[in-house]
Amino acid sequence: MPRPSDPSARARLLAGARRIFIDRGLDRAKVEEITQAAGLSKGAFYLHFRTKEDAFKEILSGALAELGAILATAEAARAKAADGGAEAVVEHWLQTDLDIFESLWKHRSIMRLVLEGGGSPDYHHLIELFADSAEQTSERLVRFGMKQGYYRADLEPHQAAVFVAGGYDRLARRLVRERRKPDILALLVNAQSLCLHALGTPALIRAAANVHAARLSHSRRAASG
Amino acid sequence: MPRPSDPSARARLLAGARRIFIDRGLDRAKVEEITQAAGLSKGAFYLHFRTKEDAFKEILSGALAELGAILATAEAARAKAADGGAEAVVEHWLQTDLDIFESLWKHRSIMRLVLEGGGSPDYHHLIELFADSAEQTSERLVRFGMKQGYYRADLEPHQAAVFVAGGYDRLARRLVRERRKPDILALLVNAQSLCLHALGTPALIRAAANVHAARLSHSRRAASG
Amino acid sequence: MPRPSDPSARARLLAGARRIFIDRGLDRAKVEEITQAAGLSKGAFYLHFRTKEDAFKEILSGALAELGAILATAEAARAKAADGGAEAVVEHWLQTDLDIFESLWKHRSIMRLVLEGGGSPDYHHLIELFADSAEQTSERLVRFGMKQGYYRADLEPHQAAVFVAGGYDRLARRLVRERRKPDILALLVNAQSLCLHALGTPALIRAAANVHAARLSHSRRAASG
Amino acid sequence: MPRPSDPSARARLLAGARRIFIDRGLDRAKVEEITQAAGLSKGAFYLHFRTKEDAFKEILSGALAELGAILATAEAARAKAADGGAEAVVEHWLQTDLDIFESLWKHRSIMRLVLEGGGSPDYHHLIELFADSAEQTSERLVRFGMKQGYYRADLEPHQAAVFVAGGYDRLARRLVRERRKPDILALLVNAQSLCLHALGTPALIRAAANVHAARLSHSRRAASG
DNA sequence: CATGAATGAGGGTTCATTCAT
DNA sequence: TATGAATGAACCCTCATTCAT
Repeated sequence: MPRPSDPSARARLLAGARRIFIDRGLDRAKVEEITQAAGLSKGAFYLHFRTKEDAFKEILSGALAELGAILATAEAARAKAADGGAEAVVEHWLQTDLDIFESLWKHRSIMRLVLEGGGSPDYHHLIELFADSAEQTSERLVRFGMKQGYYRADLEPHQAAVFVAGGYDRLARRLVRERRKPDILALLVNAQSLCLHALGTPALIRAAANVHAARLSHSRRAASG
Repeated sequence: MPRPSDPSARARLLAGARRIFIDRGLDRAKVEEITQAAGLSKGAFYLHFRTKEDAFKEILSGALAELGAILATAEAARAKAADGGAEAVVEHWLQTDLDIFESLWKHRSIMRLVLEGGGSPDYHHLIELFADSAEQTSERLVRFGMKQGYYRADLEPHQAAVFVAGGYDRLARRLVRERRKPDILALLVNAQSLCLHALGTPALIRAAANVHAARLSHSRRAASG
Repeated sequence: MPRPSDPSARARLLAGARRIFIDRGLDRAKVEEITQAAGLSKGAFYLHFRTKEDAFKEILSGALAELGAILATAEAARAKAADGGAEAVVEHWLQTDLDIFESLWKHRSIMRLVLEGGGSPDYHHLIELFADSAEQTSERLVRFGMKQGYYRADLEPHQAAVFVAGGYDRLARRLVRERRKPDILALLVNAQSLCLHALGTPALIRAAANVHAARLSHSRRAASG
Repeated sequence: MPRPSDPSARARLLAGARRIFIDRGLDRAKVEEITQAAGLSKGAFYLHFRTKEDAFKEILSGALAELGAILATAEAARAKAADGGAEAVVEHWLQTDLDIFESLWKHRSIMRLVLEGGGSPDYHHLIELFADSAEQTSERLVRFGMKQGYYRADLEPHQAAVFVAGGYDRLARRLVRERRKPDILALLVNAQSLCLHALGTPALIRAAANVHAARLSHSRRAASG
C-alpha cells in the first residue's frame, strides 16, 4: 500500500540515513534500516539516491561545504586583519576558529563518523584533506606571524604548524564526541593562549590577553543577561 | 592438491592479513584475498585463526601490547626521574616519547589502520582508549610539573593536557602515514620545545635546551659515524 | 531481474521445501534446490523463512498440530463414550483411529520423513514423543478396558500397550510409504479385531464385530453408490 | 610426531567411529571427531577406510550380518520344528526371537542409529529391508500356522502379519533405547502370548503356555542359582 | 603406518539494487 | 512517487579428502 505522497520524503530519508550511518558506519548501515528510520519502503530510497554511497556523500557534503566556506572567507579576510595590528590578527584568528568549531558542533555527528573512519577507508582522504588544509593554514599563519614579528624568530614553521594543527585536531575530535555543548569560546581562548605562549612574542601575547578578556566578559554578560 | 608443508604459513597469513586489512579495512578484506596474498588456499586461513576478526585482533594485539608495556615502564620510572632534577625529568620524558614513537613507526601500518577507523567501528574504542590514556598521562605530567615548579602556575591543567596530547596525537597520525622514516628524535625535540615554551618555566626551558642539544649532537655523531 | 510478483511464493516455497526435504532430508536439502523447485531465486527463500530449519519446522508443525488436535478431541470424548456401553467404546476407538490415520495419510510425505529420521537427529524426539504418547494412550485404554470388564483380567497392561502401540506404529510407518491410498477403515478394523482377540473379553469381541460389520457395509455402500 | 605403531589402530578407529556416528549420525559426524576419539590423526582414518561412508557401512555390516545369519538359520530349521508338534513350533519361534533380540541388544547402539534415521536417508532402505523381511517371515508363519491348524482360520494373513511384525518392530525400537538390559525372555514370552491370543487356536495357546512356563522357570532358576 | 597442514568445493545467509504493480 | 517481493552476486566458514614428510 503506497504511503500518502509526502514532499519531505527525501529529507526524511537523509535524516534516517544520517542517523543510521552514524550508528553503524557506511558499510554496516543497511538500506532497509535507513528506509525504516524514514518510515518509507526500501524502494523509495532508490527514487532519491542512486546508491547508498551517494546518499552518504550528500550528507557529508553539507558539512564539508560549510567548513570550506568558512575557511575561504577567513582566508580572504586575513590580509585586512593583518593591517589592523596585533589585536586584529588575534581577533580574526579567534573568530575563524569559533566559526569552524561552531560548524563542527552543528555537524558533529556526521563529522565524528568521518573522523573515526566510519565512512569506510574510501572516505578517509576527506579527513586528511581537511587536516592537511588546517595544517597548511597553520603553517601560513606561523610564517606570516614570524614575518610580521608577532612570533618568535627561532621557530621551525612546519613543525610548529604540525603541533598547533594537532592541538586543534584533537580539540575537534573531542568536540564531536561531547554530548552537551561545551563553552567553545573558552576552549578556543585557552587553545590560543597555549599556542601563543609557545609561539608568540610577548607583544602578541599581551594583545591576545586583551582580546580574550574582552570576548570572555562579553560572552559572560550575554550568558547571564 | 595440498601445498608442500611450510612452517611459516601462519606468519605468511598474518603478513598477508596485515597487508589486506591495511588496504581495505577489516570489513572489506576478503579472507580469500588474504590467503592469496599468503600463497595459500582459503581453507588454510581457518587452520590458524578462528575467524577473520580473530586474525585482526591478533595483529593488533602485538602493537598494542608493546605500547602498553612502554607506558607502564615509563610510569614506573617517573618518580625516580623526578628526584634527578629538571634535566632528568626532561630526559625521561623524551626517552618515553622516543620509545612510543619508535614503536608506532614499527607498527605504523596497522596503527594507521586503527587510527583511521579501518578496523570497523567496533575497534574505534581502542584509539579512544589510547588517546585518553595519553591525555591523562599528559595531565598528570602537567600537574606534577606545576607542583614541582617546573611549569607556569597559571595553567588550567586539563586544557593544557588536551592540547599537548593533541599535538602528540597529530604527530602520531602523521608518523604512521609517512613512507620514509623521519628523524623521530628531531620531531620530538621540537614538540617538547613547543610544549615547554607554552607551559614551562624559564628554568625548565633551559634544562630542556641542554638535554635536547646533547641528544641531538649525540644522534648526529652516531648518524655520521 | 526480479520475477513478476506472485502472491503464492510462500506456498510455492513450502511446497518445494517439502518435496526437497522429503527427497534428501533436512541436512542434505540445499536451499537453492528448494527455490529452484519453487521457481524462485535463492534469496527469495529468506524473505519468507528465517532459516532452512525454520521452514522445516513450519512444514512439520502443520501435520503435528493436526494430530495433536485429534488426540485431544478423542481424549475429551472418551468418558462419554464409556457411558454408552461396549459398542460406543469400540465405535469411539475406531473413529479416533480413523481420524489419526486419515491425517497421517494427508501428511504422509512429511510424516514419513520424520519417522525415518530425515529431519536430522534433532527432530527424532518428535517421533518418540508421538509414539510414547500413543503408547500411553494405549496403556490408559487397556487399564480402562480391564476395569470396565471389557478386557481379560490377566493382562500385564504395560506390555500389552507396548504391543498394541507397536502394531499401530508399524501400521503408520507402512501407511506413510504407500503410493496409493489403501482402505484405511479395513486396515483399522483388522487391527482392532486382532487387538481385541488378544485382549478383549468375548462380549467386547462380539460388540466390536457388530460395529465393524456396520461400518464396513456402510463404507462399501458409499463406495459403490 | 608419529605415534608408536599400534596394530589395533583400525579397531580403535571403528570403535571411535561407532561412538561418534551414534552421537551425531552419519552426516554430522566429523572425521576429525572420529580420529580424536580413536587417539589418532585425521590422516590415519584414510589409511583404513576409503571414505566416511565406507566406515559406516562396515560398522553396520557386522550387526546386519549377524541378524541375517540368525534369520537364515531359523528359516532352515523351521520345517523340522513343524514336525515336532505345537510345542516344538512355539519353542522354535521363541528361540529365534530370543536370538534376534539378543543380537539387537548387542548391537543396540548402531541399530538404534539406523532405526532412527541417523545413517542418512541413504541407509533407510536397510531398515525397510529388515522390517519387510520380518513381516514376510511373519506372514509365512501365519500362513503356515493356519495350514497346520494352529491358527484361527478366519484371519487375513497379510494384515495379521503386519500387526504382529509391528508389535515386534516396536519392541525392537524400544529395546535399542534401553539403558539397562531388560528381561528379554519375559518380553518375548509376553509378546508371543499376546500374538497367540490374537491369532492362535486354543490348542496352540495351551502349548505355548507350557513352553513359556518351562522357559521362565528355567531362566529364573538360572538367575537365582 | 602415522601425521596434520593444505586443499577447495560447497552451502547458508546477507543485502544492495531492480522493477512490476 | 511509493511499494516490497525478487534477484543474485558475494562472502564467510566447514569439512571430506589428499599427500609431503
